[in-house]
Amino acid sequence: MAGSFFQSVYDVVAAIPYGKVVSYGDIARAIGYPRRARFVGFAMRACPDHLPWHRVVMSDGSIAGGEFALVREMLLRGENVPFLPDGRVDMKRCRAVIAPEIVKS
DNA sequence: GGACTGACCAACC
DNA sequence: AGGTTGGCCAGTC
Repeated sequence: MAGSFFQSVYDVVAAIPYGKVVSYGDIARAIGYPRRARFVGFAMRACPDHLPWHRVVMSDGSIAGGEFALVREMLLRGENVPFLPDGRVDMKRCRAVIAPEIVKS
């Protein structure tokens, strides 16, 4: 279903487990679009639903979203997500593995 | 209806 | 090792 690129993104984001995070590029690649990382963020900016968009960070662990970045960091800390002294998310330990069944063609 | 923009990422210099 | 550019597509003006 969901023939839209956005829909696939929402589906994956909504499936991110508690205490885990994924990067924009990871989602894009997981759904079969290696270069569409920009639109993954674009979909988040639209803030369509009550998705755990705070679990979506950059590939290096940095949090994007401008002013909302601080809010997202707090939410992640509230989910026991380990942070690095640099103020970035420790993706080394929190990188969620996206299952193929989550991505419904 | 056309053009610009945009929560990014990876490659290239 | 760090900075800049290209690329991609949907939404907004």
